[in-house]
Amino acid sequence: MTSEPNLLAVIQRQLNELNKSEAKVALAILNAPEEATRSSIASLAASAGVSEPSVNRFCKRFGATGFPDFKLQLATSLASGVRYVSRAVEFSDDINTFPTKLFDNAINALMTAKEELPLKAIARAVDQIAQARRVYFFGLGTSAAVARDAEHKFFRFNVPVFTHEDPLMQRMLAASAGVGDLFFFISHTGRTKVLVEAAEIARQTEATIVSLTAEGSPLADKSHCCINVKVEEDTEQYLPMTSRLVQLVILDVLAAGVTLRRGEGFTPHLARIKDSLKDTRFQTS
Amino acid sequence: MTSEPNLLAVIQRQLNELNKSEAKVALAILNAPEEATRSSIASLAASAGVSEPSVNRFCKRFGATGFPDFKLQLATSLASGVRYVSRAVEFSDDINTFPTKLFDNAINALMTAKEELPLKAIARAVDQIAQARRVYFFGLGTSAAVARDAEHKFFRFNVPVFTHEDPLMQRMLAASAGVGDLFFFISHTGRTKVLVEAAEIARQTEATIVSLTAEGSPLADKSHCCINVKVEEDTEQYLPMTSRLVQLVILDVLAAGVTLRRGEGFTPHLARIKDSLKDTRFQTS
DNA sequence: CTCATTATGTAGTAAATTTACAAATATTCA
DNA sequence: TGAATATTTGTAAATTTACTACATAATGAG
Repeated sequence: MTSEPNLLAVIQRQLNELNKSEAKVALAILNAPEEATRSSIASLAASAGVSEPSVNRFCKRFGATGFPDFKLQLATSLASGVRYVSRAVEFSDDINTFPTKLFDNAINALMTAKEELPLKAIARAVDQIAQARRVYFFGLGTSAAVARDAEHKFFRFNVPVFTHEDPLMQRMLAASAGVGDLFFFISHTGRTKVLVEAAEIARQTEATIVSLTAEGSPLADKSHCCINVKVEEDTEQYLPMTSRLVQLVILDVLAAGVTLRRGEGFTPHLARIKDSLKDTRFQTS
Repeated sequence: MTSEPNLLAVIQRQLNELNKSEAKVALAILNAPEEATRSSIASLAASAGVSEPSVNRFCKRFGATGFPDFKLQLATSLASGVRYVSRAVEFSDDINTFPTKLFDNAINALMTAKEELPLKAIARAVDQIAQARRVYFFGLGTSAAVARDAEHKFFRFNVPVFTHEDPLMQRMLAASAGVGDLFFFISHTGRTKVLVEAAEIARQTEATIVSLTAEGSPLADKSHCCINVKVEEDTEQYLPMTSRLVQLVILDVLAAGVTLRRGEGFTPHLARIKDSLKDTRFQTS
């Protein structure tokens, strides 16, 4: 059953080709679609001013097996039609509205990213990380926090992992790199000069350069492998950067990829790391 | 009727609190949600191995007026994009499946959190942050990265902001606190000993203590204001912590709240901060 | 105007859902 | 432990809902 992307539009379009009573049904539904999904065939027939079988015939005409099936398709269509949209926070907002907006924006960013995941690049990055002898995560500003998060995740793979927020350290480490070193650059814009310069320096060595950044940016150009994160329009000035959430999840994906690559025999190692924290916590009462 | 954004997640979460037969129904639905939306109460009852009224009671327990209404909500929920509940990554997964799973888990976590936002606590925390003379963000491990992110966000409010990952620094700073100081503790479990101890030390001063952590945890107990983040079941061992994403967005919410509190006259200040970065970037070609 | 065709409604039937109640199971407290 | 009580679950009947077959009404062509 391939349900229509937008059933209401289809109904609207065929309006003139319908019989009198079918048209009445159509109008009743178009007027109050949500209500239609909740009503019985009898009440819909009443509100359209026709008989019940007319409603039933109407449903079959639009590809449904019957009235319940039609309602289902309608509900599905309505739900998927109401897409999340970036909604800016305004000064007229209050505690009941702006938290929801921010969550919606975050969810929206992840949903969008999920649909356009650059799987090839991800697979390649997993390969390269799995083979690396040493991994550096470099970011600045907000991306430094993302890099820190990555460090907390990737050290589990028995590969030395480093993070530095200091651009000078980043430059010097880049300059002294060699075969087996992997530099993972994280940047929202991909245009931050000092970071791009560090990438350039690293590029002149034998090291591998992977970046998580905007497509076509200077940083992307310097990389052996670039995982593109779509940059949202910067229209709303004071919205928090949802891109960093996407970056975090993509790093989760990379870590999961490396774990799978290591194979099932690797799980005891992970379990040991987890267990090592037990004594640092108060036990559940 | 406010239909659930993600009904499956709600069902999943309440699994342990259900009766035997209700749990059977829940599992049947979680196993084949799409099918459930198309089947009659009789066939669903049969495939769950329970009686029809049990299915009906199950539906009512989840806020539906009856079985048809439940199916409708389920269909709506499925259509809205995120189809699956906490799905563990397995060693049989490949590049086409596990990235989607991880994104779904992340989206799911945010949607769930959005539904149960502790607005009162958030409003209070905004008040307290807005009034603070100095703010410390303390976290350890993954939460240290979250604290770092918070630092990058809150310094904009003209209030000195500090982060420290070092437990000893955290203790000493806590001990030397006074009126106007605000300690913001971030912890997934709320049970990490050294962090709870730091909170306890801070509590003995005149400082305000806000925490972003699990409800009822030792850390929550030490706080003047606790923003609860539901802790997901730790069933799947090697799933990444989605709670940190929720924490980040909640910190975004707090920052937005403080911005709104500062009022419209504050925007030039924010704009100046933003502009200050311009020269650090390569211009768009 | 009549016949053929299509459209619509009526009434009966089958199916699905819900309710009321009784049996079975679990829980509490002596 | 065992009786008393509460909770859970299923049975069966009632009710609601949807569908089918058929009859009537409307429309259009010749």
